[in-house]
Amino acid sequence: MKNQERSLRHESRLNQMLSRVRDRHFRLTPQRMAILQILANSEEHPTVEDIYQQVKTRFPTTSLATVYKTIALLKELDEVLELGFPDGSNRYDGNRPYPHPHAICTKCKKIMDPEISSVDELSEEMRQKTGYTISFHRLDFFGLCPECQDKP
Amino acid sequence: MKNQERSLRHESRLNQMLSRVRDRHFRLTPQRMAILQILANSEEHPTVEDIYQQVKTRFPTTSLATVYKTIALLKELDEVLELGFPDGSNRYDGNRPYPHPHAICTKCKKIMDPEISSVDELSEEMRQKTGYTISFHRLDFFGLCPECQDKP
DNA sequence: TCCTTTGCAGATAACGGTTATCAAGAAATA
DNA sequence: TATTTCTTGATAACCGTTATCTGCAAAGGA
Ligand SMILES: [Mn+2]
Ligand SMILES: [Mn+2]
Ligand SMILES: [Zn+2]
Ligand SMILES: [Zn+2]
Repeated sequence: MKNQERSLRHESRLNQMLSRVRDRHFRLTPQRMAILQILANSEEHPTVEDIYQQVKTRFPTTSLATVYKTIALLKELDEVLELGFPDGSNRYDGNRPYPHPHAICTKCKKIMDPEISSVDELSEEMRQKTGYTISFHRLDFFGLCPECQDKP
Repeated sequence: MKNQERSLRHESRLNQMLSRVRDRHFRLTPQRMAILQILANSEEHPTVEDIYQQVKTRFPTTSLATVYKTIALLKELDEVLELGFPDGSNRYDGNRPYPHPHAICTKCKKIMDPEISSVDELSEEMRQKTGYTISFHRLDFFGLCPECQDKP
C-alpha cells in the first residue's frame, strides 16, 4: 500500500535526522524534535511559516527564530533540501534531502516530487561541454496542477 | 568565426527588441535604447547593478529606477529572461529570452549558456506523469568554472 | 504654434522574508 | 553546587526590489 510505504519512509527519515543530530552532539530539545517530525512527515514542501504554525500547536511559546535556526542546523547536516525562490521565500523537503526535480503549481503553489528520469546524464554532459565541476543542480517545472486546471 | 556569429546574433536581438517596443508604441528614450543595447550585447547575464553602472557611463543622470522599469518592460514583451535567485538578486539574459539551462559558478558567480541537449523531453515526461500543464522550467547547474578550479 | 494629454525619468520611501544580535534560561560538565 | 556551553525567544537590521510621487518631455489635436 502506498500510504504504508510513505509512513515507513517518514519514520526512517526521522531516525536518520535524530542520529545525525545526536552524532554531532547537538541538543535534542522538544522544539527541535517537533520541527524534525514535521519535516520528516510532510510531503508538501512546507514554508517556514507552515512549520511555525504547526509547532505552535504543540509548543505555543515557540519563536519563529527557533524554526529558522533548526532549519539552518538541518541544512548543515544535509538533512533537508531547501528550495529558495526569487521572492525570498523558501520551501523545505525533509524526505528527499538531495537535489531532485519539482513540479510547482503557479496558482496554488503546491509543490510535488515527480518520479522522473534522472538528470545525472545532463549533469555529465554539462561537465564535459563546459568544463565546470558540477556539484549540484536545481530543476523546477512550472505549470498548473490538475486541481487548478479544473477551476478557472 | 565565432565572434562574428555572436555580433550578428546581438544585432538581430537588438532589432527584435526595438521592433517590439515600437509595435507596442512605447517610447524609445535614450536611456531605454542604452539599456536595450547592453542587454542585447552582453553574454554575461548582468545584474541590475551591472547594467546601471554601464548606462551611467553614457547617461550619468540615469536612475536605478529607470533600469528596473525598462527591464520590467522587456519582461512584459518577453524579450529578456530573468534569472531570480533566493538572495533576491537577479541576472538577465537578453540574447536567449526563453528558458534554457545555465551553468553557474558558485565562486565567481559567472553564468554561462551551455549548449546542451534539450530538456523538452523531460518536460513532456513531467506532463504525463504528474498531470501538470508545464508552461516553463528552470534548470541550473552549480559548480566551479574552469578558471576557479585552478586558483584555490 | 499653442495647448492638452499621456508617458517617462529621477528620487526616495516602503516592503518583507530572512539574518543578526542579545539577554535570559536550560542543559551538560565538573 | 558552581561553571561553562548551548538554546530559546524577542526584536532590530538587512537589502535588492517595488511602489509612489513630482517634474519634465514627447505625442496629438485644433
Ligand atoms: Mn521534493
Ligand atoms: Mn542564458
Ligand atoms: Zn494548483
Ligand atoms: Zn568561477
